[in-house]
Amino acid sequence: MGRGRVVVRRIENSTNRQVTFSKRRNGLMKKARELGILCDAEVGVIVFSTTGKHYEYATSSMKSIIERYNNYSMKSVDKSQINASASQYEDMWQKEVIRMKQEIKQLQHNNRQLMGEDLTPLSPKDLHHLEQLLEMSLHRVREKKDEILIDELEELNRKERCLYEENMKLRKMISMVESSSIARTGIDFCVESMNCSEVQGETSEVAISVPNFSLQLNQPDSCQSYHVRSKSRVATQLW
Amino acid sequence: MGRGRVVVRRIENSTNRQVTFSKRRNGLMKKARELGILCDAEVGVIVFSTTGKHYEYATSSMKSIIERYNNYSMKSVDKSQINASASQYEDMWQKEVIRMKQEIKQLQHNNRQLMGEDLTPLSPKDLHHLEQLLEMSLHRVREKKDEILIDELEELNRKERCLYEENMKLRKMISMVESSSIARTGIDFCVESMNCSEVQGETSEVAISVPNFSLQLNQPDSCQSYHVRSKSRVATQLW
DNA sequence: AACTATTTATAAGA
DNA sequence: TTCTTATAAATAGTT
Repeated sequence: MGRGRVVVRRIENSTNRQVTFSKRRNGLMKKARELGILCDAEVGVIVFSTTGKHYEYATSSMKSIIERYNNYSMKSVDKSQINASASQYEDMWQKEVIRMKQEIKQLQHNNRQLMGEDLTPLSPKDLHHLEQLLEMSLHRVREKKDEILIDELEELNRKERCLYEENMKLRKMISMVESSSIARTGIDFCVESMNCSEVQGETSEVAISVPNFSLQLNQPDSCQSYHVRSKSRVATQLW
Repeated sequence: MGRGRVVVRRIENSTNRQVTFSKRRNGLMKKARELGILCDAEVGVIVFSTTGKHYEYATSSMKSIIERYNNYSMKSVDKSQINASASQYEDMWQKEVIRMKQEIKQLQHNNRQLMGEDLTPLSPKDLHHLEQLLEMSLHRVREKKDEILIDELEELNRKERCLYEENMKLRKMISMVESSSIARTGIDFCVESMNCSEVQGETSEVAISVPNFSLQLNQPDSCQSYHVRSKSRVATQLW
């Protein structure tokens, strides 16, 4: 990968080595991450540079990976020794581990079948049962999703109504201000005082939501239901 | 790197996942080795597959890398306690049990969500993903069921033809026997010899399967929508 | 840090 | 599992 064939041998030029280290280290970490995600594996990578810096990647946490590693390497080496030197407690733990392993295996098997894998050993009757289970499950999931979406929709509708009402209030005020400003002076004072007195109550939500509302106004459909007059431009400009 | 763009997401197809795991694991190990040699670095890689197998690569030894790592990460606090409290092995078993408990918890949680339970903490996006997963799963289950039923149907059809042909033969023979028995003697001998030579082979299975066949025929839907694939399956497994 | 010409890795298919 | 092949990805050398 690159402009020349790579001979796998220590790079003598220090700068090149440094650069290559940086590039390839990133590459390695990326690969490790992908392996973990794509294949649902637990991966840990530790790298020490010549200069002593250390880098790491772990799907879960390096601590847990090292612990798991220690357990496995211990088991593969010491199986004979265990029988020789096992204490009562050790034996208990061991049995528990064996039991849990089976439980995990069973759960994984269930999981896989729920995901439509490893179906070969199943009879048509089993498959029918699984099918019904999945249909029920799918139904529940869809129901939940709809429920959430509908709730959100209602919430948005509510907000929209709020905003609309507020908008109307604001327009009224503005038209009042405009009409009075022709005859008199002191516009600035009037506007400020109104903002403070009547609107303040709902301002916190409004301040965030209004831009969305004005966006809505720009959409042709939404204009019909709102009585938008030429003066509305004045209102949006204010924001 | 391959014939399609890679989306970094868990590969759902179990076989593909397995194959990719094997390939990419090798790739990762190779990269780790090259990084170690080219850049004179110390590299350690640990990988656990979903099935629990573990793989490793280390430039020096995993033990020394882990030790060095522990020094750097300063998490070696526990090390003294291990020897103090329990025996080393006991402690390892215990830790494994704790880890497995978490794994079981996780698997149970997955299982429940696959069965449409405990959906409350999920976002609409999560729910959508789960929905798609279940749809895929359901599709696979149905496909499998259909496949089995079709195979079964074909098998039974075959048997029916066999039986029918056999039946015809037998009738012929009987009529021959009857017509000749009027003129001569020796009927018993003829009938018995025929049973042994041509029919015996399939008799045992036939007796069981025929009733099922008539049952299947009573189901109206089962024939129409299937694209019949001819994979022979052992009929006795199913019933 | 970018840029590419190449090599390398690998997904899909057999 | 292993081989092949088309193609994506990584990266060596360069700017």
